[in-house]
Amino acid sequence: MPTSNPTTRRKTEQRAAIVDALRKNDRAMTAQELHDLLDSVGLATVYRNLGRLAEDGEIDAIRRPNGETAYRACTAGHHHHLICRNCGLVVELHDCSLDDWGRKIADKHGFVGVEHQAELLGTCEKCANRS
Amino acid sequence: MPTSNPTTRRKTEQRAAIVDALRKNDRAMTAQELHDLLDSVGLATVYRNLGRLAEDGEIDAIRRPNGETAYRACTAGHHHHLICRNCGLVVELHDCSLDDWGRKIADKHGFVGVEHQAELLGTCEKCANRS
DNA sequence: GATCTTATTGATAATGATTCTCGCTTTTAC
DNA sequence: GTAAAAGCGAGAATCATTATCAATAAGATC
Ligand SMILES: [Mn+2]
Ligand SMILES: [Mn+2]
Ligand SMILES: [Zn+2]
Ligand SMILES: [Zn+2]
Repeated sequence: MPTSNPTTRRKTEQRAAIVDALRKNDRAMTAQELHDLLDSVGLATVYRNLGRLAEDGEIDAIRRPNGETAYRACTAGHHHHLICRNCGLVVELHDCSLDDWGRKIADKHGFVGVEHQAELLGTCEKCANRS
Repeated sequence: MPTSNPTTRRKTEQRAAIVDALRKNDRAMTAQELHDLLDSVGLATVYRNLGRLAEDGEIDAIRRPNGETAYRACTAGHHHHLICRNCGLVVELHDCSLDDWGRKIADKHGFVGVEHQAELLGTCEKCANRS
């Protein structure tokens, strides 16, 4: 078995820089983008911290259509995303009415432990106005 | 610019074999899985045809949590998927009540051209019964 | 403050899915 | 039949992500 997974998290300026960069941005950012921005932080470190922060629920992972994973410093609690497919702007949607929908369908088909995943893709006002 | 993209599609036994394999399976399959199954069809050919078939709307692409893309011969029309996270069984959900939800939220935030994407992940009856 | 333990870092190699190359084969129109 | 072009496939190339591992630094203990 590999080295046991530490439960304690130390404070490092690298992680602080990553969280800070995410907090200052409305868009979701990939590890590569963050590494370009914070050229003092190694690429592997960016990946590691993004993974852990997402694991700890401190940031959200967003899968882009091309397969890359981007991350965003969202507020707490279950929510969904409305994403501009042009500029990447992300709006958090905290009013989720999909639990009923999922539960009903799950029951009908005999599924248990169902969770839903949903996103809205569109063009934001700013991007639409300069087309 | 690269070679212009052909609009005409020729009939080949490779593509037929791929579609046939998908039609015979309730689960979604990756290119690798299909290549293992149909060892007479080259891997690049599997990828090429899956991409085109999805482009043409003849099959559905399903993104797995780990990032791989799997494909399934679904019936026509807009629908969502209820997927067993253990055995991969896929149930098509053709009763979609999410358009209203999406449109309403889009309007509220000034987004246009919004489309939704949603999936349900759970454990199917069969898998739940033998835990 | 010195010292020790070990989480963390980062340059680099490795992985793995997907895409590209390019010469050969097959489909299909004439 | 012939020929133009789509399709094929073995292998090389991409590219995002992960694994290595020696060096560093955070936090605990004295
Ligand atoms: Mn929800
Ligand atoms: Mn729908
Ligand atoms: Zn925008
Ligand atoms: Zn199942």
